[in-house]
Amino acid sequence: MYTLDQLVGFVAVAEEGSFAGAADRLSMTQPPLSRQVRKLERDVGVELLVRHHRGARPTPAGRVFLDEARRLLARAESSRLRARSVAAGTTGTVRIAFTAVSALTVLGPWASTLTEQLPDVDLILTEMVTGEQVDALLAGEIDVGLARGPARIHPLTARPVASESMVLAVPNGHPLTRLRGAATLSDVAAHPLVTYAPAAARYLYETVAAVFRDADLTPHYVQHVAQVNSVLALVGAGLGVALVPSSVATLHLPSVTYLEVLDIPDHAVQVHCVWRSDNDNPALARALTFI
Amino acid sequence: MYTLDQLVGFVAVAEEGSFAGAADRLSMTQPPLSRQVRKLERDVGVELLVRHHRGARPTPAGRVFLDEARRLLARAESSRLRARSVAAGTTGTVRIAFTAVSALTVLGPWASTLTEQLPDVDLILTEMVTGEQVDALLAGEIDVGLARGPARIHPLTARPVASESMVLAVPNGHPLTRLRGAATLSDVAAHPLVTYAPAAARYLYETVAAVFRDADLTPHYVQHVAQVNSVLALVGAGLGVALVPSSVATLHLPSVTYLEVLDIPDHAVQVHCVWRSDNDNPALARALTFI
DNA sequence: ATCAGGTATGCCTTTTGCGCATCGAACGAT
DNA sequence: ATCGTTCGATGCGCAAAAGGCATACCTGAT
Repeated sequence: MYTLDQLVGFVAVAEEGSFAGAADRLSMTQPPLSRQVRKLERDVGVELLVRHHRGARPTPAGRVFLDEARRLLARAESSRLRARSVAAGTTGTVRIAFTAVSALTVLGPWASTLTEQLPDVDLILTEMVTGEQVDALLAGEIDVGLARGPARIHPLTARPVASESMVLAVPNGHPLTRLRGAATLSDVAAHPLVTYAPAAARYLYETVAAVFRDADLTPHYVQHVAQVNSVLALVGAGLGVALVPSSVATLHLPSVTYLEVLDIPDHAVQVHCVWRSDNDNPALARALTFI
Repeated sequence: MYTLDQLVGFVAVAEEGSFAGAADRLSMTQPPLSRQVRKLERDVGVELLVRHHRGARPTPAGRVFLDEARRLLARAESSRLRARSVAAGTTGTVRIAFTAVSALTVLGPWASTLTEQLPDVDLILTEMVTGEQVDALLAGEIDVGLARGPARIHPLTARPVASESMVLAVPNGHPLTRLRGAATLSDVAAHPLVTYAPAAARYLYETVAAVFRDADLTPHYVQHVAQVNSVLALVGAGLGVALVPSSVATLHLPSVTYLEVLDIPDHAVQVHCVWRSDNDNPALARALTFI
């Protein structure tokens, strides 16, 4: 197999039109350059240059090979740059999993920051509930998850990235609206409660359950719905009230009013960013600096 | 600049998953392979493999670089084959010039043989009169010409490739048809003669002129036409008779009859293949073996 | 015929690369 | 917890390769 240095030498001779001139350009003397090119010719098995007393000119095969050599050298150089870029994390892929809640809060701003700051990093976004995210992280199928945390399983590291309280969504004209925008959990427990499906929206389901359990209250569940949007629709239709993350209150529906709940914990809904500490994806490390 | 051998080593390690295994595959020992790969990493400026107690696995940058390396090696190999093919004349380009006469006789069979036998050789065909062909050959603009020859200018070599006589084209019912298919030059000189334009069909013009000059006859020229087809059309229209190369007689026009001319030289029309003896295009050398 | 400009060759030195022997690290088995 | 096994890394010596210098050789121009 020939050497890239031999290609450099050959290209220089072909471009300069002489061995002596090319040797000068390459900061070397002419004899080793001659030997270099001859070695290349022996390897390729073809005479690439015709030498005459006044320089050297490429043969037809040499002209074709010159083209190939230039392309090869350019490619060799760009492959180095590309590898460096991947190592620096400015090129590559980050596979991100997110939950319904995180999609509303941290995912959007983060993803738009990433596409702006790391334009050559591809993002693969998949919605998963927390448990699925943990499995996928351990299996190496995703690089990072936005989930309830912190997961305490060994190779996983978690960092809180957002927390918010919950507010009460009620239909317009509901009796609780008379409380002037502030209710308590016992008020909530007195009414039918639309809540989340344990499977598809497990985090919110468990968060709501925990809130009432801690307050020693037993709400009256009337529905289990997967999507936050669906919850609001049912509330608007008058089927009950619902606790939703505060960020959801930014969605204004004509038939739904939001009330503060006084005795709900401030950071009831938390989003953690979870990844494997032994993940060697440099694009992940880079992406984590933007969250 | 790194070495293609280093790439081979790196690819082998990445594929085998271990330095020792790769060294075995490459028929070398493990220490120099380790050093090879490390040198490559130092050159690229990136850690390509993570070594652990049970082999080595590529980093994300290493996976990307592995792809590049494989492509690079494949390209390096194919560039050798390509150069060899060009040198052997089975790949490349042959620029062929031809005259109107040669187009009817040798060009067609030769070109079809070439496209069949040398499918990777591109043919560039250009119609030129003999003088233009000589200029183009000397200027290096074409590789070979099919022309009247032989040219005696120094770097040019010529080889006769076809010769033919001329026949007389007359309109149907012309008085000369009563001669039962055989006329003489003096018969021809007694009738208006459609002949060739000296500029665009110089060879045939001069050939016809020479035929009559040698016979001490002065024909009555009535037209100077560039194309053989046009000559036949004018003959068919009754404007005169014409001498055309025998091969033209294969074109049957409803209103034209061909007569043999008894005292016309057998090899009046000759086609030579002309090229520069110092032309180093291997595809030309190859192509010349098929004419 | 000689000269000039460029390439090939001989010879020496330096550098590079390989192989052998060995060390060190890290898991698995006991 | 310790030992053993299995990797990769390292030190060393030798051989091959590559570079530089001096020079021979070739060929068109003067």
